[in-house]
Amino acid sequence: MAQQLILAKGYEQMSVQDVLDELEVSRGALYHYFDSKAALLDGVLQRMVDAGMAAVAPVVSAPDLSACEKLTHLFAGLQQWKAERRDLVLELLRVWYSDDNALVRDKLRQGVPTYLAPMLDAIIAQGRAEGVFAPGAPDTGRVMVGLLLSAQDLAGELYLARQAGTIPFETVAGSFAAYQEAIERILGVRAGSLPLVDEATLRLWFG
Amino acid sequence: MAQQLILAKGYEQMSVQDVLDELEVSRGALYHYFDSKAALLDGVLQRMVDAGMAAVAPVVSAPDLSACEKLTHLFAGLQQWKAERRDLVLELLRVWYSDDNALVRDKLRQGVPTYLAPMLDAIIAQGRAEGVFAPGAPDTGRVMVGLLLSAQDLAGELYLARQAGTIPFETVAGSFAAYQEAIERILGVRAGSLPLVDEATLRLWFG
DNA sequence: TATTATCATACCGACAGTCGGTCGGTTATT
DNA sequence: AATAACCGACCGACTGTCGGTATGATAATA
Repeated sequence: MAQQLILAKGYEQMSVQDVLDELEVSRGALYHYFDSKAALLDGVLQRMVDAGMAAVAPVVSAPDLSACEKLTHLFAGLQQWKAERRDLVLELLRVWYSDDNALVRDKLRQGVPTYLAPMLDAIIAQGRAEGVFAPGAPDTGRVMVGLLLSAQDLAGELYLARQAGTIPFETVAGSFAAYQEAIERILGVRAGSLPLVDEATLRLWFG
Repeated sequence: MAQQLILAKGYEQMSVQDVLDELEVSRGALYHYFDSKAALLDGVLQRMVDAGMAAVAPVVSAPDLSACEKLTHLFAGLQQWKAERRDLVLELLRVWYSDDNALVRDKLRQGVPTYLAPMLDAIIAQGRAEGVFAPGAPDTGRVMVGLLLSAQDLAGELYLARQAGTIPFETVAGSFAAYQEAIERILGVRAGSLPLVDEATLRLWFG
């Protein structure tokens, strides 16, 4: 699929001709189905978002999990997914954060909250009903998505800095601790009760 | 300057020829000073960041302001700046959030934390020393920048949705309230003590 | 039913037009 | 004289277009 190409070369560097060669279709055929290169990107991103949503949905709607457990599962699930594909993720890292991929990142940054915020809102509402989370604004889900995306950005930055040897492991741990602390305080739970990243995962990437 | 052109047309839509025509310089002259179109963008963004930094710095280092006052001034200052340039901001809004400007947004999103996070860290440290903010991780500044950028994204979205008439004023107010609540909880201050946007400003843009 | 005409859809690839960037040459400055 | 500043014709690469063809379904006709 074109998905692989975008991930392999970065959106801007990927020419339409590359796609044609890879898929072995003619120029006319592709432009028959997609109005433009950008429309092709939209299609690919829609697939990505749908896949992510499908992966996350079961955890959110699990009837026998507490809100705390759901959040922990969510965080752990994301990290497990990446850990299992470590080589792929590392290869992607370089192109994903390149200038040639800014539009892709940007579109995801706008698309992710649309489906993730309502899910988090549901979990937060459940936690408040359980009396575990402190009461508060109903739109806290969006705030948390913002925090998670911000943490994700930082993770990429820190990984590169750590590889370059410009920062010690402790700096990385401290940065993630700040995010964890923020999330816990926003939800009003005890410090340390919502582990964002476990020590092992941290060591895996930043050790 | 090229700054106006980027803001007027969006980075991708702005051709190098446009810049040449506007500045009345030759192609050779421009490429004598800038390695590429992207380097030109970097130069413009550096100017932007420097200007923002210079505007914010005095508030942060003011010796006779409490941490709370500094944060309030910061928030209010940003909003005042935009309110005074309302027409300009509105004109910019359309092109700023266009796909042709994704790289610009992205680069700023990466550049802003670099200088803003340390400033916020300083304010937060001061607040903790004053005993007003709760103790916590030393890297909280970065977390707050993430929240503020996220809020900024949301503001743009909400403005467009409000113009389209798809959401009522109360939804907007609720969204911002969630961000304010989050910031207050992260810093450990009383609810309502760190107003993010005042009612008048909210009415100005979303009324 | 058998045959032809008509039309829409899927698809092809040469081509146009635009863009970012280069390079040999010219002018100004020290 | 030597270096920096500057010029603009030109290059290769790119996206999107457009006239045309193949195919199959449907309708009209004998």
